[in-house]
Amino acid sequence: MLDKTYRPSDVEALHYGRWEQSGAFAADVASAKQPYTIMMPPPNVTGSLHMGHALTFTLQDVLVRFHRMIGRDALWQPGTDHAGIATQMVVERQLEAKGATRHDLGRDRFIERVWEWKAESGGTITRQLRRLGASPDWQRERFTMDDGLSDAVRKVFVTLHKQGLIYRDKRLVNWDPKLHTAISDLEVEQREVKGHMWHFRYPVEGLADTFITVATTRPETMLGDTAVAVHPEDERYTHLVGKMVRLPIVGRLIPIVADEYSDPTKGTGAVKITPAHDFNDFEVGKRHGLPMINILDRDARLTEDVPEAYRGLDRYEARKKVVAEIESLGLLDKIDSHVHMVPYGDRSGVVIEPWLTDQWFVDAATLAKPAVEAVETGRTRFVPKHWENTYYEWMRNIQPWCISRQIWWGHQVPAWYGPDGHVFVEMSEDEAAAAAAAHYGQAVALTRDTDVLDTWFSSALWPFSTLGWPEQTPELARYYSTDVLVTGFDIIFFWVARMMMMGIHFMGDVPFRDIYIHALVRDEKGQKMSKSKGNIIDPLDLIDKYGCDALRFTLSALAAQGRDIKLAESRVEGYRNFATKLWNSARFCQMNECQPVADFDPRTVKETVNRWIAGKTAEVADKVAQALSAYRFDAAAGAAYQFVWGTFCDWHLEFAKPIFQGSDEAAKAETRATTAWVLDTILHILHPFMPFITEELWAQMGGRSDQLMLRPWPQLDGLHNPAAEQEMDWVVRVISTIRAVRSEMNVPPSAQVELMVSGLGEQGRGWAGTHEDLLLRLARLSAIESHASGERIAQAFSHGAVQMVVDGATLVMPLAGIIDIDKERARLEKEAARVEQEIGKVDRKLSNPDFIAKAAPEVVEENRERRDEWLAAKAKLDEAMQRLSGA
RNA sequence: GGGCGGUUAGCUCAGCCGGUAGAGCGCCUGCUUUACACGCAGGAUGUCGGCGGUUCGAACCCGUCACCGCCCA
Repeated sequence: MLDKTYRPSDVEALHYGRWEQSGAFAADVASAKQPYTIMMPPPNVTGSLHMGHALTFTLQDVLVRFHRMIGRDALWQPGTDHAGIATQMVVERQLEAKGATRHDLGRDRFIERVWEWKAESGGTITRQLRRLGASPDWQRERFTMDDGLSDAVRKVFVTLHKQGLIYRDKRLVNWDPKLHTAISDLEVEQREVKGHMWHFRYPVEGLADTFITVATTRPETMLGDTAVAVHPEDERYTHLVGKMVRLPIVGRLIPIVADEYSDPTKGTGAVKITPAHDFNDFEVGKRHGLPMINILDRDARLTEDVPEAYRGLDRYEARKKVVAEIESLGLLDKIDSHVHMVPYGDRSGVVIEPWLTDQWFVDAATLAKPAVEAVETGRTRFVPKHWENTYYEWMRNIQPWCISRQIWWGHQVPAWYGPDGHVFVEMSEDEAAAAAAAHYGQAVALTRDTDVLDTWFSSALWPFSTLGWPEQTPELARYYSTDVLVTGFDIIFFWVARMMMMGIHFMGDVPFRDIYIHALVRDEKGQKMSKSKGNIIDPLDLIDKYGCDALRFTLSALAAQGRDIKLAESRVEGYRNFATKLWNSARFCQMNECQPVADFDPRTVKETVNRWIAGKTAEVADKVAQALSAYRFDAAAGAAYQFVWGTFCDWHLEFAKPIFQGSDEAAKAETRATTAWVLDTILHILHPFMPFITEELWAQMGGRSDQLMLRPWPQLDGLHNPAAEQEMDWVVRVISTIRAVRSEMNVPPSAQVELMVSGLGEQGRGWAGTHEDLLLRLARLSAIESHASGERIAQAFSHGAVQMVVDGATLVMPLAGIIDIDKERARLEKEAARVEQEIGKVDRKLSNPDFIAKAAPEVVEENRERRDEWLAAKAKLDEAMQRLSGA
């Protein structure tokens, strides 16, 4: 016998262990089934499970489990990425605690240390994924630094280099002066900062008392100025273009150039140009052939290329000093408060410097073209569709992708330099040596490029590198391209776009046919969860408190397309209650001997109740499947919830009670079998969302040893039964009406009352007869007279009675001594008023000739029928009120 | 400045192809009805953001404005 409540912690680990050990998660490359593939977005190996993970992996698991059940060979490919900067920082912090730096260890030892760290601590998130019930093929788990995946990285690098799509260039990059590495545009966070706008007067050479005033938010960069720019059509400055300015403090002569970059409406209309330290100025500098003076070093301290007093100063110290000196020179025009955007490194949190260095770049613009086309032509489809705009926007304005990083943890760039700096990009040192020997005509010593590649470079290959590429494996042939990528919009740029580019370029086909973009999980007030706000909800806490299934169901039910998820704990509690409800319904089945019957065929049941619930069951199985196929997780969860609680528990089990307690053994047996079958079907339908409780009930209910998770999705054709539905709907209507009136008239639930019915057709009388036990019990009646004479009703009335109208029939409930005539009249009047309002609405439509002429005929007909029904109800209510007056 | 999304019950949100406005939570009333109080039964609550348009008919389509949120510059 089941316990009174479901205790998740008792069974979750048990079932998970069984699934995993039995190989239930495994894909089968030799299978005859159609494959279904999802690439798990690899979480950072440093990561631990947060709510965003819980959502994305729940949705992926729901899809994977569902597709397994509908007969697909599902591959959910798991793994983690090496998170270059983040991981290196973790290990460096450990060293720092011991007073050491990575330089003390040296590169090789340091990398060993990182691997050691990974072996000890890198499995956190995959362990946590197991607690979430995730069912990826763990045997195939990959890591972006695995040998195979590293081969893929080298192969891609070498190939793209030979194709001219990867190149080395001296450009401005985003330099992180704390981490001492370049980072990509995407790793830079623009933050709004309250700063100042300093206005400096630069003296124009050769014109006494003539100054040109420039405005800047970064005074210290003036030490590297190589020009002043004005707009070509700005008449205020036309006469100065071509003249020189004597740069204060430095003393350098720099030109005044005309360039459209300068905005005449902003500031003074003249801008200082520092080509080595600003992206826009860099472009201006290139257009005018200006020198680029690098005044900052890797720590963002001033270099030797500035006046002596400034050398070695930190950028902010230098700023103060520059402003002070300009002021003392009488060249400070004014200082305005100014709010502007400042770039910060998302990992280090320090202000990023545009810095001129040699880096490796990917020609992203070229790779982006076919990737854009793939979405335009629908080969890859975004769900919801509007996210394709975000994708297009980024892809059509894409910049060269800086892929080199000046850190140690990651894939080292496969490039070797000869003595003269000539570069050899090859798969291995041997191949590079061979290439160098051929180039120089003799063997030479080579030095390898010390940079490593951006982590996203290897992640971009994930959909095929995990399947064995560059080897032509059976997995690669079978599972590429994948069915769907499930992810958040925040990494459309980082990852989705790059996988599209690499997948198409190297595999000749898109990496995924659908891209389902889900929402962000926020707190219940709609705030983004963050450590600093302290509003983080830990999914593992929720699992401990309410069970994994409750959390999964909550996230699924809230995953409406195109909307963020505001997660309130009360929702999780509510779905925990749902799990308990399901549990108790199973307990009820158990108590009433509803044993699954082998080869039970729901098409053969005879009782209306059973034909009805069979039809409803088929309907919900179909609804859930349809919704999941369309990524409507909320609709799928909602339909299942509604059916289990609102139909199965609230009605079917209640209908079954009188049968179970009755004497019709055939009906009893059939209802038991049907009820057991419905419960089984429910377990199947809920399994993708609530794998644990369903697996547990599956095991407990039939003494079966097979695993629910590997069973087929219910295929229920030919069960739709409109006649049974009409009949049971009527029963529900009668019961609900009586219950409502009893409640309103304050008839105590314990009081059993007689019911007299008049105006019931032959069909209705048949129904009333068939379901008499049911009506008696659920409406708490003592007897039903389904063909009451006017006399009987009049007699009942003389003692006080309440009247109800259901369809065309009048229900009379004698309530001698209880009935309050005034209250009853008020109730009937209110009801009549509501009905009249409805009649009015329909009348207005039907009296409109345009409606009759133009609306769809079936709509007109529907309104006519509706009007007739309301009119009949109104007539009955009028009669009832008359009777009441006469009573 | 450009783009995207949102505005429906007290709260959180559904609402498909335009045709009777819904759910969960909360609230109120009653209930030891032998599966379940993590429950049962019943109930109240709406200017579908404003304005204009298309239409026989608009929460839904179009235009416009307002406010909120996000992304990009």
